[in-house]
Amino acid sequence: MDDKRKVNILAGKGCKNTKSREAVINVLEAADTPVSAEEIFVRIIESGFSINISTVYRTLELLESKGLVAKTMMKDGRARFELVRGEHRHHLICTGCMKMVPIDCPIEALERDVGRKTRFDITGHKLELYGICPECKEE
Amino acid sequence: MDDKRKVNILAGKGCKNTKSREAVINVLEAADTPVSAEEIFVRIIESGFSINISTVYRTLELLESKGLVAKTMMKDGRARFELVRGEHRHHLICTGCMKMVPIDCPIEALERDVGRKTRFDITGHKLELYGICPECKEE
DNA sequence: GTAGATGCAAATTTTTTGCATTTAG
DNA sequence: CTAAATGCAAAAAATTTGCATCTAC
Repeated sequence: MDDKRKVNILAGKGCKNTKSREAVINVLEAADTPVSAEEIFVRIIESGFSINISTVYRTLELLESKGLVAKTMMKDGRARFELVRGEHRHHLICTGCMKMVPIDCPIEALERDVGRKTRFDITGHKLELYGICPECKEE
Repeated sequence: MDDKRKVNILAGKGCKNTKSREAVINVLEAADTPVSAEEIFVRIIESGFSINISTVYRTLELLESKGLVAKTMMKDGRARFELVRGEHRHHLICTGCMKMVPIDCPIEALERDVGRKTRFDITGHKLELYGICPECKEE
């Protein structure tokens, strides 16, 4: 079980294994695109659990600090969160409705090159394409 | 003069040519990496001009809606703005201090491919690498 | 003269924090 | 039992908005 694994990673890092954290991780596991803190909160409440929005934020912050979750800021001013899985993901984002579609990453090679030129230690990258999705096109 | 051109584009779209807008455009012209609304505001004030922060936001919103400015959200929760120039720019961003270094774009070809697969109308993309800059490495 | 732009203050929205209380290990 | 986690309410920070006033055209 993947969520079990995540919880164990937390335990291994001196973090307690609570129902709230399990609930947040479950939502992240079930989501196939990045979700906002509010969305996570609502999905947990809808599943019959009780949780506070600040617990959601604190859990996400913890998971990000442990490298288990990636945070991205969107143009609408809200952050989105996604589990860091084996291979990372990039997204095609509809500028009409913010819907996200996963796409493959084409730019592993570039990192080494840029790192050499700029003397940065490259730790990651983000690639996003923007466009109008078929549904928004019809409107 | 480039800023003159921008102002004229505004005029051509039924927008008035004011000192505030000129000041915002001047700051954007002078910046070689994306800047926050607050930074724009401060630079205008420091240059001896008087302007209100909401005028800065309104001007940026206007410029973005006319396609003259690109807005990007950063992980620190603040948006950054940059003039849309002939060729677009991508950035290498230090996760320590948020410093940005321009890099070339390697992914024009990808857009067509993704567009065909997803039936989105691709309107643009964003590529960012993250890392630790030489200065932050020393600390 | 008039539509559009600005300043100001207040409202919104998202995220963070302090502190008293609860709970996992 | 104790450090860590949570809930709640309040604070912060970025951005937006309503409205009276001002200004470019």
